[in-house]
Amino acid sequence: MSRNNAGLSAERIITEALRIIDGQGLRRLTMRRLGDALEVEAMAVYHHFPLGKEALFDGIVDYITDVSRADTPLTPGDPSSDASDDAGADDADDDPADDRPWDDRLRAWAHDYRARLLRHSGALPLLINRRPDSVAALRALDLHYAAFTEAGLNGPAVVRAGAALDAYVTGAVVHEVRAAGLPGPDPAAVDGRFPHVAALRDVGADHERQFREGLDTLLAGLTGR
Amino acid sequence: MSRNNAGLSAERIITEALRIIDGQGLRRLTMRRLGDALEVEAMAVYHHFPLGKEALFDGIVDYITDVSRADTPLTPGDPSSDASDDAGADDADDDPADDRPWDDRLRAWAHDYRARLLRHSGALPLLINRRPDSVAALRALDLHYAAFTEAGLNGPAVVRAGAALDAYVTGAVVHEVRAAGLPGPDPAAVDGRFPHVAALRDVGADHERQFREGLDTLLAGLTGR
DNA sequence: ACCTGAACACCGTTCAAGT
DNA sequence: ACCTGAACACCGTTCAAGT
Repeated sequence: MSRNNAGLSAERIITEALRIIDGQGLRRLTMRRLGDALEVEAMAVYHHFPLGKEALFDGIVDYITDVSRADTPLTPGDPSSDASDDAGADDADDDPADDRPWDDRLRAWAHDYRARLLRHSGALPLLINRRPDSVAALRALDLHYAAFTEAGLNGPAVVRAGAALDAYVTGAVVHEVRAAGLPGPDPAAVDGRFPHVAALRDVGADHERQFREGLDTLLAGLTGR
Repeated sequence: MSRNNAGLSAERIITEALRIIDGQGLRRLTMRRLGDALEVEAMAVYHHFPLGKEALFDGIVDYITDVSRADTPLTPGDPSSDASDDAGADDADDDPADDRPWDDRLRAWAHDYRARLLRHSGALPLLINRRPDSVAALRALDLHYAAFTEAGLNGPAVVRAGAALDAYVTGAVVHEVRAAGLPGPDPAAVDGRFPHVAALRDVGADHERQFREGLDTLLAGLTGR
């Protein structure tokens, strides 16, 4: 057995990095730990990401952003090193020329994207200060612009609508993730000072449903009602 | 001159940490660098934040979240060590019982909060996975719930409206910060593949105006129209 | 081309010690 | 109570070397 040529690839590295983020959190994603998980020396990663960890982060964000790529949820039992997923990667359906109405296309994107952000919510901090100029991001933006144009909007209104849609999904996910910790016993300080919060403390929230309804309202509001 | 008792305080530490974040970025905020900026040994910070850097991050997020506290923009010229801001800190106006109509109160909060997030956009990644259960966050939530109740909403609708408002501001800011890098020469890959993006590439965006209009639309949509 | 192993500068945090 | 200084385990990254 040669100790070289461990079958590393950018795809496999990103997938493993995401598994660590999902399972242990972003702070625990370390080049050395990532190497261990890939059964390789940490420095081997630099051969596929010469610009280092920041470039790896870019790759991770791209991976999550790319709705055309199948996403791997956190697998509890790990079949590990037996790499049966070698060829896989850029099978992007090759654009089957989606013929659904514009609003269905936008809804489908929004729900897919939300699901991916929630599944990898530990990577959310990475998303924030990375510019959305990857191919995956541009593909999504083009999809949005095409749909809103089809809906009858003109130039600046299309751009505004695209911005609003992106902001909506991101904002909803961030809110949901932040609130996720709260249902516990008590926010500690709900004494007499915050009566309205105390009164509404046990009102459950159906995030899924709220997202869907909010999205419908937004789309209606953006394209004349 | 005693080298002890350097006049350190949680407030001063947080302020200095924010200055580093705003000026150099979150990654450059280091306990040692923070110590240097405070003209103190790095380990002195641990006396005010015994739980370490994570607790400091909590403090930073609280500071930004607390709209009732005056915010310090990034000062170019630095009057430095001459601490003339000793007493300052928890002067929160002591609740002057805001008597403006509910929507004006919400608009004021939203614009203030947005401005703070934009001013300290480098700290946005910290906001994301911290639970909004600080006193400052609960005060804001109580303000929202009170306003929406005054607007005529009932139980679950109030909670939904509060969630939507928070998500809106966060989402808008994150979108704006992400897009901030883009107006440059070219997103690199606007060849023939993304015709709609290419066509709308030079449509400028007035974020301030768009935020205001979107907020108005949201408030109208949330409270019967 | 792909990976290893030692090395370097730096990091968060602990702890005993000073005043 | 408040801060220092040395120490420890760990980190990202470089570089020469192996195959």
